[in-house]
Amino acid sequence: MISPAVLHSNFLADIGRKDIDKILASARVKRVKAKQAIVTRGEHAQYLFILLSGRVRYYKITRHGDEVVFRWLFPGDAFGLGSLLKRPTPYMGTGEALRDGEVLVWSHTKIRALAALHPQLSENALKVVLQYLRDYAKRHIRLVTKSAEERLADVLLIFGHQQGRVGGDQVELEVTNEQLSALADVSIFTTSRIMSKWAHKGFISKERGKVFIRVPEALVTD
Amino acid sequence: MISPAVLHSNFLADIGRKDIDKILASARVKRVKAKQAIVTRGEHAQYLFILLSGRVRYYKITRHGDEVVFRWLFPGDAFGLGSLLKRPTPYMGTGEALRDGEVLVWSHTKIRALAALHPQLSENALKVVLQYLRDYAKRHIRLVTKSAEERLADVLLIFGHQQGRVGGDQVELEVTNEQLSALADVSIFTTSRIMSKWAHKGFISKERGKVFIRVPEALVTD
DNA sequence: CGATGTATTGATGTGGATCAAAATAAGTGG
DNA sequence: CCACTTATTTTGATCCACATCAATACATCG
Repeated sequence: MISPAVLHSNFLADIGRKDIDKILASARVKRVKAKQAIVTRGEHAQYLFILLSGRVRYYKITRHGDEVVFRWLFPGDAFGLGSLLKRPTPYMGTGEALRDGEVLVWSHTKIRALAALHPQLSENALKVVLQYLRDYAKRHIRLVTKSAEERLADVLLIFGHQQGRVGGDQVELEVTNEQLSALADVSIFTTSRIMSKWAHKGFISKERGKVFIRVPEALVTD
Repeated sequence: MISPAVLHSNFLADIGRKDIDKILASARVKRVKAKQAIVTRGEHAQYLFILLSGRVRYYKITRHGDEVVFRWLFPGDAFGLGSLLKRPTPYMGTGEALRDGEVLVWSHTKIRALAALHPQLSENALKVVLQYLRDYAKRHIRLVTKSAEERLADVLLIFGHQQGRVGGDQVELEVTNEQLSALADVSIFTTSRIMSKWAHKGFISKERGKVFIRVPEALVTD
């Protein structure tokens, strides 16, 4: 049984079903538990991953103890792409599971062999990294041109687009204020205040560890 | 006569001299004049480039008129890598020559054919984009964890490392305060004040459009 | 029911942006 | 070579968005 998430993975785009099956056959499925580190910053990139289920937070702790979150990964997202290189680069951050889940794993050797066999994989790797780069450029622009409130709104909408479950006319996000604040580069205090304001206005509603977006339009800033 | 810059290009790393010659043979050399846009944001990525000489500023203007600089490119740097994809992505920014210079140009079709012939090119493309991504992650960390002064110091040192000509015991950078301020995400006013302070302390000296780093160690913050 | 993670709310402080103005330097064309 | 425009830099005064600090409340859970 193949998870639907993996079939829509960018890393496996434009590859025939038969080839996908072969590629998946040489992967190992690994269960990961919440809070477990899947890859660790600096370590030699020995494996390539596709997230099957769960959520991964990719982050780094600076020498001064500040934690900076690069991005969240959702089912279908590939990471550890440096492992595709002949001489793998070190992982640029630590990838930690936010909840129990599963990843597909290929060793450096295996994924290299597969890429040689299916050039589309190399092409997809480039496409994925370019997308990550674009995402980062957008985040940078957001950071230097938008206010804390606007950034938070953007993050909520992006997040909803990536993982939101639509129920009725609303989107439910499983995320804490603290996690949102890290993605928007806003302090948890300012985040709390803004979220409260929005809840009061009826744009969102909140539970501990959850946000329901009720009026997405109200969060569009641009 | 082959420019030495191109031989050290990351995009051509680990390729034999003979193959490099063939690859270069199918490129076109294009002269670009200062202030000329080589690629324009949003346009279909039809060409891949390697900068031979000169300097390129890769930036975007937001809908509110703010200019955000993604990065500067130096001789040997490749850009327009989205053109390697079967269905090219649009250029994510505008690349503008900062002075007269030259670029190597390959069309989408040609570079795809070359990549098929020399898989190392695809590998290098991935490596280069991964490096750009790492650079962006670093910049992000700098932005959210360091002060304006520290960011400015970092940018000076990085810049010096990338393009500085060493003369005597000092490094000469051809860059205006305004350009530095854009790379460090600091206002031009704060930049001016900090530079003045450093000049006063003897860490650097200044001319219009130039910076001489005299005591690099004094700028190391970490 | 302590313990631990999450959220709220007020008070306080400040880094650095923004605004305003002018000085300096470098072209440019007559 | 001068008058004039245009780019770069400087310097002071002002302001505020947001971080930081401090305290409390609430929820969850073993």
